[in-house]
Amino acid sequence: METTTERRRRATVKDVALEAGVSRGTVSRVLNGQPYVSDEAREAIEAAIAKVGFVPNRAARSLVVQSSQAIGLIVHEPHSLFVEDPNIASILLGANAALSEEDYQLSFLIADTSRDVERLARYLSGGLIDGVIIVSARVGDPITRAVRDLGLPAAFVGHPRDIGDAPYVAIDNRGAAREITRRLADTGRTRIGMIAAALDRDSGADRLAGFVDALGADFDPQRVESVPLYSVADGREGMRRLLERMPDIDGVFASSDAVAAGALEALREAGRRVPEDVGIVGFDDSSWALRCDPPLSTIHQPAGELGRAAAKAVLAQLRGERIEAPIMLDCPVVWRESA
Amino acid sequence: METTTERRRRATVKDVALEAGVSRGTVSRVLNGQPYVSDEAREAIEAAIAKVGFVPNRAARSLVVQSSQAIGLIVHEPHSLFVEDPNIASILLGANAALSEEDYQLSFLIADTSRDVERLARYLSGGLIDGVIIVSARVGDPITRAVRDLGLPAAFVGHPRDIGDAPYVAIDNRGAAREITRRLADTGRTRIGMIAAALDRDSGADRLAGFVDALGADFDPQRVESVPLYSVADGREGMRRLLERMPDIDGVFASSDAVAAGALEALREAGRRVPEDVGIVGFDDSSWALRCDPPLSTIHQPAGELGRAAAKAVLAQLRGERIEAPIMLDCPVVWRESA
DNA sequence: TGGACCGTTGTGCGCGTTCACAATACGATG
DNA sequence: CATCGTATTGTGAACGCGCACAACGGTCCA
Repeated sequence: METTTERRRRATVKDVALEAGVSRGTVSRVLNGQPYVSDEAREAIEAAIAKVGFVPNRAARSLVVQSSQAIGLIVHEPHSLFVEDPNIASILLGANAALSEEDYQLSFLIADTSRDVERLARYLSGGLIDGVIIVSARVGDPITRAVRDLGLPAAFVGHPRDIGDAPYVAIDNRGAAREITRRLADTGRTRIGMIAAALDRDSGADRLAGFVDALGADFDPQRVESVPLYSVADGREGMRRLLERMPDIDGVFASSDAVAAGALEALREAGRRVPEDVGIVGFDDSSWALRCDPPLSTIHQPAGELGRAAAKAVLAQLRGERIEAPIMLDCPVVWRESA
Repeated sequence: METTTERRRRATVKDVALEAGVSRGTVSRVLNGQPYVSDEAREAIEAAIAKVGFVPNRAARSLVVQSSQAIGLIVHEPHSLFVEDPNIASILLGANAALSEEDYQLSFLIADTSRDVERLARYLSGGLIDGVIIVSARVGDPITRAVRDLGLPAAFVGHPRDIGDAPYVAIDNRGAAREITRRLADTGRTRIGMIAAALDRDSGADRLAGFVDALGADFDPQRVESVPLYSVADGREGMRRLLERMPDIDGVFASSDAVAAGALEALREAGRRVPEDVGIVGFDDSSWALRCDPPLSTIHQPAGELGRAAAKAVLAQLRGERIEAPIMLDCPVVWRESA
């Protein structure tokens, strides 16, 4: 008795065929919903399947049809951020919903360490994944390269500059940033600064560009404090530095809600009232926005829809369709109390 | 030109063998690090692999070895909660780290709708997954049943009562709840209530049991307000009801940090100061704890370690080891400012 | 009665691996 | 020189499935 698992041999098509008194071919036909099967045979086979508890072996099926009915969602993100960012979970759920409708399985692949990246590349080339959705890739991301080399159908959430003509779904970060900054100005703020996070991402860079657009001639690099991540800690740090340089600041555009949450803490430390002394706006409309005190004015990012659209783009490619245009989604301003 | 993808034919073992001037068997041997292959042959094969860009086809490999080097992490959770709960992300990352060390791929499977559950069961029985980690299962969960029927190696995070002798990793929810409630009493609070969420989970039920333990003879069902989910919204609602019933309340044990965050909002609405008028403690030490104002006193739940330990338990089973005892992890009290 | 046609069914092959076994070469030992 | 063992290699089979093709029985029309 060495093995604890007595896992009985799995039933195969052959077993079903034997049980139903037909051939493997016929069983295969009912399995795949093909025509040319008599009602009699179909019923016998269905009964046999139930009786022997047959479940098709996906590996075998994959081997012959060269596909697996599973698509991967790749997030290449450091630990901390991943845990803090509620957008990712929403994207995940949106993608899952869309795939589920077409009976595809979502497999969530996370790349944390560089070792992960390597293993992931191997995994992807193993043929167990038909396509991928890539979230939050940076320019020069090794995963982007691996996916391209493999010729794997892919869709990006966001738009790193180096993905060539690969389909992507995104929002107009620049336009939205411009709009929300303008409204900050329109409500009377005159000394407006920005905490610009993640400039190595397209989203981060575009939000900064929108800020610059909005200020026009008034723009001055001194107004911008750059930090590496969309995180609370970086937001706090960025705000502290900004306060030092612009003690008379009366408006802040934080490039994400998490950053804004951190900035809010720094402002409180410094004894500034929000929104009376300083108005602040965020970006994402994530759960942070409502969690802050006061609730953040922000840009609504349709995270679930982004995931959903990306999934559909991958599915479309699998059907052989070609996707030319990027898919742009709306992201309205949500006006609350922080500015 | 019907197909857009010109995806060149993948190189196979045969191609490598041809290129290196050896047989498939020898190639397979170097691939799997087996002995009895000459240095000469090994070098030629390695060169050939690099040259033709060979990557083993996992489906084919799975078919013959009956395993896939992938293990699933299943979360059966409604939308909203999933997004709000930072513990899940930490568990995920912990599990990923442990699996990564043994070169296993983590596949995150989410079951949202009942249709998902059904598809998931099919997927699991498809043989593309060698084992599963199950998070936040309820008693009577159909996924638990499916996994047991399949005889799939599994490890649970938490301890639903109906998993038989399946291995699980958990913390002592009851003991921790008892301890933190006692300290609430020890700091002078006398009219202590509890917002008990998720009583259909072992964790929820155990936390309530710990509360009852701590109060001893003082316990009275009137002190407990039960809500369905570990969510902010339910916390708010529960606190409102509790305030109505115990207007003189001066201490609250919320059964999770998210619940505490909601309770905090309700207390603020009602004009109670924390911790002066009412002391409140949570459970989890999730990112909510520090995000609240004031920061929450709570129980530190080692989420990453839970994931890591569960992964190791699955791996051990795959090696044929038997896991008898449940794996219990420490969860110290973290004393902050909310009580 | 012969052939064409249609719905239905069975059979062999191949997908890309691994594994067990047989086969070879070579040196050491009797 | 025959024999044995050891290191290395090649060769079929098998994993479970889908697909192409051939084959069958029947109906219909000429």
